[in-house]
Amino acid sequence: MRKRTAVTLHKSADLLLEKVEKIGIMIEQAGQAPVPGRIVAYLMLSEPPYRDFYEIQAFLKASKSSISTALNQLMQVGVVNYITFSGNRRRYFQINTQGLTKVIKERYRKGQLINNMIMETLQHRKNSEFQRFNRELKEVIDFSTYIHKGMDKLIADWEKLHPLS
Amino acid sequence: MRKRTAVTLHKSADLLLEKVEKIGIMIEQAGQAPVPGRIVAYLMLSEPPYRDFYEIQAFLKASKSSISTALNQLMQVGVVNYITFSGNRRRYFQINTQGLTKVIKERYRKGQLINNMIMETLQHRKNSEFQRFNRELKEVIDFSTYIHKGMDKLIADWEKLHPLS
DNA sequence: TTTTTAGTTCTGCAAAAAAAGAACCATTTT
DNA sequence: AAAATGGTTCTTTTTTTGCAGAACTAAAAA
Repeated sequence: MRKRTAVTLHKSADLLLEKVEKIGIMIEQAGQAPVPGRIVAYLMLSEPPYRDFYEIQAFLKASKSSISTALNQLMQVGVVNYITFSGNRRRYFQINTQGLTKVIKERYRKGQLINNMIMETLQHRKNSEFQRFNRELKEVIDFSTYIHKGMDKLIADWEKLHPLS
Repeated sequence: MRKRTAVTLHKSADLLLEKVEKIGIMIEQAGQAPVPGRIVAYLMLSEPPYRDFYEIQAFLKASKSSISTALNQLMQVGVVNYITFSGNRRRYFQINTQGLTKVIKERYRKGQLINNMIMETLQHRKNSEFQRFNRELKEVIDFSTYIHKGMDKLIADWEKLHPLS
């Protein structure tokens, strides 16, 4: 009986760790370093969805400095938050879903940068002999501009419908 | 007279180099290493818009190995291409605008990955005590799904209007 | 057949990024 | 007032990435 419980607990903690790794890698691929990625993954999956500094550190087996730096960075970006409970000095970190939504929006908006870049090149090439290439570049810009404008509208429409997010 | 021409030439090559650096940095920020970024920038700005291996190397003052590796990588990704001229053994590298458009599309589509990730976490949390957090995650997914679907439609509509790009 | 050309591939090094360690500091608790 | 807590900050170590150098290769030219 005791053994079985222990095994079960072990198995589920292990499973959680595996999931944290997996989701963590996805977050890495979105441009975060491993430790911040794992922190976000852990906070997303954890029950309860808030954890204090030492719980996070113990779960991820990372150093205090890494955890501290990562948490502060994530709070800076806006995807992590904390809550407190009175009579308790620790801060409980959690995912800030509003911040997450904002980050997703920003990511989409970044497409505009490529657009600007190609426009600059086309400006530079305006007297080029190679108008065929210029026309092709123009097409890329047209597509990219179309997408970008469409997306801004999508976001604006959403915001109209969902005022506070 | 000779001096002035030399100065003029020098100045314009210099200006080009400056622009290549600037555009190159923009491309770096989209996730490329410096040398590949500069190659793309150079091919975008260059007149003619195609250059052989040694021209690229000379312009960027990088090693053959860096240029070779970077060009192959860029061809792999699809943003660079080459053409040949008969009676000439060299390959002339150029921007593949179709490939570039495709890469831009793919980038936008990658938003879906975040979406999938959050869906997985929500699946994991389905029996959670903390339904408030689950609802918040659901909202993030709803937004992200909305954007993603909207974008797929934008792309599909564009493709209907522009069959071959 | 030898040499040249147009790259490629492998090894190593330097710079940058990520993480760890440890000293430190402000509150809080004892 | 002393010790403990909950971190932070600075320095060092480790890992990863990007690039260069040089030896190499397949095809073409001489």
